Amino acid sequence: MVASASGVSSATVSRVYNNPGSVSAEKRNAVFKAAAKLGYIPNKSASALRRNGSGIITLLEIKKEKREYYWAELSLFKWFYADVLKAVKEVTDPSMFQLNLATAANAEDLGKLKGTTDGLICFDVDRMEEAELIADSGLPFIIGHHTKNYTGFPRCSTDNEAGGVLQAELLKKAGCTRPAYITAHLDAVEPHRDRLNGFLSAFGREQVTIIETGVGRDAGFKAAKGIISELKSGRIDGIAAVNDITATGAGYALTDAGLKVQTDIPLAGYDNMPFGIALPFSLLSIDINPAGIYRSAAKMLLEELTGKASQASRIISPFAASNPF
Amino acid sequence: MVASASGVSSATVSRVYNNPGSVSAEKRNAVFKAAAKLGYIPNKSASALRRNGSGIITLLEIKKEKREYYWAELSLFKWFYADVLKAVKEVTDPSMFQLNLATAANAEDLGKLKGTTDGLICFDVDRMEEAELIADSGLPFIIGHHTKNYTGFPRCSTDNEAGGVLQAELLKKAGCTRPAYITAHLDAVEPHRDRLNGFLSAFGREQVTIIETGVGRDAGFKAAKGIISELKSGRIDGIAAVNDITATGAGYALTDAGLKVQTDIPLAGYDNMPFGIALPFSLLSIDINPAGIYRSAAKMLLEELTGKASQASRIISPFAASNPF
DNA sequence: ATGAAAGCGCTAACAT
DNA sequence: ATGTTAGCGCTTTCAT
Repeated sequence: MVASASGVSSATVSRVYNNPGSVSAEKRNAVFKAAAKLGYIPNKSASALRRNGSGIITLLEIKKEKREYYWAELSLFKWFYADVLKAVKEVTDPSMFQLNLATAANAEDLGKLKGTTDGLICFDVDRMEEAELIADSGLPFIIGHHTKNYTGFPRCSTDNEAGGVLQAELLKKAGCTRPAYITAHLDAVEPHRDRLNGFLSAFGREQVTIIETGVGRDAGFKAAKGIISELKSGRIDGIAAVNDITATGAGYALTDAGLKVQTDIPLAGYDNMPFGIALPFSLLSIDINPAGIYRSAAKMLLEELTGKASQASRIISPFAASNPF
Repeated sequence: MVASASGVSSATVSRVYNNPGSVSAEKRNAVFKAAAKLGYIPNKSASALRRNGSGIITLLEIKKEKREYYWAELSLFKWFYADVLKAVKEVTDPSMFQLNLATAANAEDLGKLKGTTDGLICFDVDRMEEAELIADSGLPFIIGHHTKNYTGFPRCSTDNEAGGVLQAELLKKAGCTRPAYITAHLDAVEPHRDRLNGFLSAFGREQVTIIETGVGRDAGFKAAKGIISELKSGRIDGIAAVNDITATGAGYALTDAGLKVQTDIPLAGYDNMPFGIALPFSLLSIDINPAGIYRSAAKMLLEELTGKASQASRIISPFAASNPF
């Protein structure tokens, strides 16, 4: 209908939507005008069918086998995922691709996706084996977001080291010069190492008291409890933690000891979790910008699928949380 | 390929997947066997194209215009949405329909969905005008979840009144007989009314001190502050709030006054929000079972779209939160 | 730069 | 209960 209304062939209409440059401006405009008049929206199913692909891009959640520490076991994880989802949709909606969501834990799960999807945006890849598993699927893919060091894979990564620096700056701005840093699982969890390294580079290793006991509220509580006297003497004058929940525990320990969070002792977490509304104190934090990361990832995948040149990797900077809790 | 491998026609293969009952068990099994062997997965695009529909079901988030109180403005809302999404996907994945996500605030937004989707699962409908707007779109739909009283619309609802009763029972079990109930916006927000009514019916209206000042942490704090002397005297011996965040504020007020939450004064919220991990006390709560609600809604819509008989409405019971915070 | 035409995998109407 | 067949809307070769 659009073709006849604009006096061109259906092939030209198709070209207008898929490769506008190959059609003369004159005909292109005629097509757009007719399309607008008729309320024409290209049919994604037909497109996919003819392209002989599924017409579907999958946002793949990589399910982790039981491991020592994994944040997605927190129900709060869902909040993060929802942000990512929205960002990816922003990119896929105007494209010829429909967005699918899936979870996979192993090669078998990935195999099932084979005929069903044209490409993968892989959420929360943080082990080399996962990256390899995905690559082995044979499907086009982009991995995110703790993937900065996975050279050789198309990826979109957060810069945890930069985040550690930002965290340090947050404390410095509050007047801190000799902070404690609470973390854990440094061997197993690369992002934890990166964050710490960034933090140390900004403060100078000698200024920082590293407390490597555990993550979570209770661990944070204990860690801070253990340095109350140093905090009171001023030997330590601020606390950073590898994530918000650990920082929260530290906050309770401070409160318990009669120290006012932020006022007496600046306290910074990481992740910019949304439970601030329920907390009895505010928290400084770092936002890894999940939406930015996966928006980029989606764009990269789309470029690859449509044959446009695309960069192999991209690093997205985190930012200091602008909404104090 | 499946057709020839199993010695039937392609039409029969199609029937096996869309209307298994109309095919003899013998041929049906032959088809399944061949399909498994060949790793056959029906092509949703082709199906949709031929069906002359989009092959897409949309989970529609109803965006509210600025209003006095709306919980989805909380970032915690995303946690809830992620649960719903997962439940709906469980139902749509094995179907011939692909799941889409969209947001709409008005008739224009809905109009844009017209050619793009075959049916709507409408998330978080809580005004009659919204229900009417959706019905006017002409698309098949199911509305959820504060929709119990919207007779005349296909819907899947939570029972807020039953939730109020459950909340009361939670307090009773903790020994409470004369609770305070903190709420607000009773005129504008029907679910708030329903919850209160359920609560009152379980306790008896005379036993309950209703505090209608506001919702949110600060409002909860103030409300509880105002009854500290009654709590200490035993005139009031428990607190319920219309939601968890308000309850949290009340919890801080109790703590502030030297009263131990749950131990001295049982405290119940509503919604089973996931920030318990960060709180310095536990909270009783009611879970409206969002996954259950929208799983049902998706099934109902699918039944309608595929011409199977379907019930017009369904009420899903909430449950007392099994994971104390 | 543009058109003609084939065909992607499926479903539904029709025939048996 | 099952097969035959047309055609959904689009993309892509192949011509021109």
